[in-house]
Amino acid sequence: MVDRLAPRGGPTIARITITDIAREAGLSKGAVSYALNGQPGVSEATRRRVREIADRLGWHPSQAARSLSSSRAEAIGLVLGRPPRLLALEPFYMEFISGIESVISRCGTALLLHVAEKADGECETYRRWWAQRRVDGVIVVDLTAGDERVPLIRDLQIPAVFVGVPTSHPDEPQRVGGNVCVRTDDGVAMRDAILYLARLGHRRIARVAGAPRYLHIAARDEAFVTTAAECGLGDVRVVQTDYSGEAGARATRQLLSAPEPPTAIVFDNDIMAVASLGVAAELGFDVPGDLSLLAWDDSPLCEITHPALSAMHRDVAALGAVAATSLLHHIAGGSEEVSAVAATSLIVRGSTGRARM
Amino acid sequence: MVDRLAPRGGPTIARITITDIAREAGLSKGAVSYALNGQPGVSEATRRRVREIADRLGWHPSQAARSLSSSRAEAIGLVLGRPPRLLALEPFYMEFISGIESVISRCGTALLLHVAEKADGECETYRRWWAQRRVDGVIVVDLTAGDERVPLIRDLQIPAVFVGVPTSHPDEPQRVGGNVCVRTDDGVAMRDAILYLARLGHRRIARVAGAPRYLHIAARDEAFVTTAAECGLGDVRVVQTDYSGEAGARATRQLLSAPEPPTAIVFDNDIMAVASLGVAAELGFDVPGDLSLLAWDDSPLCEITHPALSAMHRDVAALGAVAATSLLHHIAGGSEEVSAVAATSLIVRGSTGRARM
DNA sequence: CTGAAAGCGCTTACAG
DNA sequence: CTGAAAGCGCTTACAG
Repeated sequence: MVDRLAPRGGPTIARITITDIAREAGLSKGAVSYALNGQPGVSEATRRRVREIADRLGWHPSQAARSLSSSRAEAIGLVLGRPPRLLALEPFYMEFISGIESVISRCGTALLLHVAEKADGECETYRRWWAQRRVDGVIVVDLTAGDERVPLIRDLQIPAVFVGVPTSHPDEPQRVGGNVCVRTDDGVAMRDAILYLARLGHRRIARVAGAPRYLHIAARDEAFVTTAAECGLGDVRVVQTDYSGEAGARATRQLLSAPEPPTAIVFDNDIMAVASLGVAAELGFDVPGDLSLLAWDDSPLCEITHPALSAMHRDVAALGAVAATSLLHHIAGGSEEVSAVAATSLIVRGSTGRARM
Repeated sequence: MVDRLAPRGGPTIARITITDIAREAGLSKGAVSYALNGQPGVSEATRRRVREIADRLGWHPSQAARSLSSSRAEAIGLVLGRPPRLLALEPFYMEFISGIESVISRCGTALLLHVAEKADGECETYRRWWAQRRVDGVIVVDLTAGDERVPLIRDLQIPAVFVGVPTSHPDEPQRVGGNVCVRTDDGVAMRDAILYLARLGHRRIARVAGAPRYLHIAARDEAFVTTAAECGLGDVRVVQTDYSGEAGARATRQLLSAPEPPTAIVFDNDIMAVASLGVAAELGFDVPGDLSLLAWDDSPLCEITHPALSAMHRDVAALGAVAATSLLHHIAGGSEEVSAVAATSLIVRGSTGRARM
């Protein structure tokens, strides 16, 4: 075995290659490759022997060589185009990633993660990753109306899975360029939330929302208005925020200071709902006596406040797992299809109750 | 240009290679490579012409080919070996990642992320990544006493940066196999915290802690005890937890139910401190009148509670950036060195005050 | 300053 | 069932 020089001058362990295995087994490299990859053309006995030699020598395929000849990176990409502070605060992203991981790590596929600082950095990353064939496909989250990533990915023909296309947009599958979608049920869930509050007697329900340019937020907005109308609720207010606790507190203060304050508020994350608890107390509103609060995307944080926060809950890790499974399937040439919806359910805790008559 | 067949049967855009550029420019592939990589051996005029043709053709190097010949993956790896739920809840990890990203994305290096479900999965991942040359180096966090990753990485000779080796362990640099360390000042910071509370007149200070097997937690534990003794504080209690809000609440309840409850509690994360607020209120302790609470690793969550939580703050993104810079330097063959400490500072908010006499 | 060639470590038709 | 060979798209000594 030749001892090559390490880049930094010291001796290093020479890489074991299929050439070493072939020599040891008295076979050609081709035969070894077939044996190792479970391809036909090798006897079972030979295959076993090769496997055993490979294990003994501690062989692992060079990803670069494998990728170069097979045109497969065996990696998928995820770009997160939100401010780092938001990413850190929302449990969603890490939970989603762990769901992806649980699927892809099983089959030796790696995850490339990029946190895009600038908005256009995201498209640039897709472009570069694909041009360099660093990834075999991508998972796209936080879709917006007229999302520029959609035509880019279509034109580049990157296998992709779009996550969070709400079911209330029946024309979405076309809009995402024939690629796979993992839909979410934001509209349906919002309807459930409003019906629940209406049943408790609430007539003035407000919503402290995220940016409506995101499709899933728009779906919630729409369902909020529609369902409120359906229930005959007149006073429907939506306050837009940047998801920060501060913005949530400000929105709550504004809503509760109005002449006819709402008796229930639905938030688009957990932090804002927590912040609103403090504001409510400060302004003398008893929760849930005077005011019901409902958080969205339940998290352990919702369990530790006083009162604990009722919240809309979904299995985000499962959502990530479904997205990864769909993408792997898509990359492998599976037919394009829309995956099942991840169901959101209402968890009732102490922050919601009957409206005071 | 030959139109190759796509894996799934449809026509695809043929990849632009340096062969195309060479043909277009009337040069050899070698000359093109030199021109594109800024190597000497090509005239400035030629270099410019080649660059221009490459841009016009939309050429990007194949990462696989480049890696195969240069033995550089142009990627670094990060394995997170904590339960997904914890990873999602602690802003630390995503902030740390965004700090890494801010450095590596600048030079075209990618980040491979793995969320290890099982403990030994972490070592297996390092082993595989390195054997496949998927990464040029790794960043290691959450070091423990007798960490099995340390000898593994030393034996495999993986370039690595170990983050969070506390400065109170002066023998650590040796223990991490001559690799680069980014140290943290957990011991010093704990000392600052205790001195601050002691100056406010607190004599019974308790600590609601994470697992002491982590070096940074052990450093806090040690400094906690040492500084308390130095200040002549007798009653020093430490309750271990799993970082969950529930555990924090339980620990607080236990501490406050004792015959002589502490007048100040220091927590190892923000969630537990938030949970303790509720418990304190429930048990009739006024914060900060009867009880001072101090969170560790400040986060926006600490700002929105009532009262807002005083907390130990550090720039986690900067920590990630330093780690990434050190690793890139290390990979490039820079001399091994211990990087600067990331300083932790005390942010005083409403949850800490003078001890009631 | 430039060209022709070998090599990185695999995969994959193509002959035997 | 197996071997010899070409090829993936780069980089890098080595000649000219």
